Amino acid sequence: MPHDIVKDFGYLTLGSRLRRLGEMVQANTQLIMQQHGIDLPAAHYPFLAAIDRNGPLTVGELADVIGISQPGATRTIGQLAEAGLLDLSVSDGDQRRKQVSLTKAGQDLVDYSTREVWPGVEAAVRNLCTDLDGSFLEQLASIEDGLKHRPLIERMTEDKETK
Amino acid sequence: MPHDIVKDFGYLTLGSRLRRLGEMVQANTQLIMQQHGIDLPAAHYPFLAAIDRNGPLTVGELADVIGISQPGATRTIGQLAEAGLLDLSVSDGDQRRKQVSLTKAGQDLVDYSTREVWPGVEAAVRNLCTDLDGSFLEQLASIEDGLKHRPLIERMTEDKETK
DNA sequence: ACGAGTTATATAAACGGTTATATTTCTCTT
DNA sequence: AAGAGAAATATAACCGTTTATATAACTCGT
Repeated sequence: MPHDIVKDFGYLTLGSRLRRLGEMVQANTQLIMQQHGIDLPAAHYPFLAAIDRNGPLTVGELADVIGISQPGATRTIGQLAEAGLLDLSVSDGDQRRKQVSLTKAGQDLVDYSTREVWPGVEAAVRNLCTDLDGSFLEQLASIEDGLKHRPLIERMTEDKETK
Repeated sequence: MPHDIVKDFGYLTLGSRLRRLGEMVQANTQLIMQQHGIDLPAAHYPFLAAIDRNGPLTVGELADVIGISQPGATRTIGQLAEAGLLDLSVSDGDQRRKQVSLTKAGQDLVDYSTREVWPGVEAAVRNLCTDLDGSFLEQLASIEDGLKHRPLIERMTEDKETK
C-alpha cells in the first residue's frame, strides 16, 4: 500500500498537491498569528494588507488585486467589517461602488503585524523555500517534507536563536 | 493600484498563492478531461487511480493515501459510487470496514484515461514546469505566467504537433 | 432626457473540504 | 463471556470558495 498517491503520480496530480501544500502553509501561518493573539483566517490578511498598502479600495478592486471572485471578496469584507477591522462607505461620485478602508483597529492590527509578526513569517517561509534543488516536483517534495519535519513556527524562533 | 497583491507580498502569502495556482491547474486538467467526454471533478481522479494501482482499499486507507480527511473521503467515495464508478462492499473479516473497488465502468474510465488522456496531461504539466530557474518564488511566478499565457490544453496539442 | 446596455455589489445555491461527534463493530483483559 | 476501550465509518455543522443570477446605479446615443 503506497504512502502518498498524490505524490506518486507526479506531474499528473500537481494541482491537488499545490492546493494541499498551500493549505498546510496557511494553517502554519494562522497558528503563528494566533500565538500573537490575533485570531483571523489566514486568507483575510491580504485584504488588510492591500488596503494598507494602497489606501481605500472598492470591493471589485480588492477581488481583482487578491485574485478571488467578487462574491468571495464581498463575503470576506463583510466579515472583516463585522470584526471591526474594515469600514465600508459608498463612494462619492458613484453610488454603486463601496469604498473599503481600514478602521483604527484594522490599521493597528496591520501596523502591529507588519512590525512584529510578518517579518518573522516571511523569514520562516523563506527559510523553508531556500536551498532547494532538482525538478520543480522535487522542490515541492522538499518543502512538504520540510514543513512536516519542522513547522514554520519553529523556523521563526530558531532564526532568532541562531541569529 | 497593484496588479496582484498576493504576488507582491512574496513569501508572506505563499500559502494563498500555492492554493490559487493549484486550483488553476486543476481547472485546466478538468477541462482537458471534459474535452474527452469525461465530466468529473479533478479531485476525484486520485481515488480511481489509487484503487486501480493497488486494488480495493478501505475508506480509511483511501483517505490516508490521498491525504484528505476521512469524512472527506467518505463523501467523495459516495459520489463516485453514485456515479457508478465505485463499488462498496463490507469487508469479509471486519464488518466495520468497507472495501472500495472499481466497477466495470470505473475500470474502463481509468483504462481509457491511462491510455488516452493522462499521459498528455502529464506531459503538458511537465512542459509547464521544466526549464524554470531562480528562487522558488520566481519559479512559481513562471508557472503562473506560463499557465496564463498558454493553458495546459494547448500544451498537449502543441506537443503532438511539434513531435 | 429617456431608454438600452453596462457596471458594481449582493444574494443564492452548490461544492469540496474541514472538525467534532455519533454509531457500529471489533479486540482484549479479566 | 462480559465489559471497556479502540477502531472504522457516517453524520452534522461549518467554512471559504465558486458560478449564476438579481438588483441597483451609472453612461451614453439618440
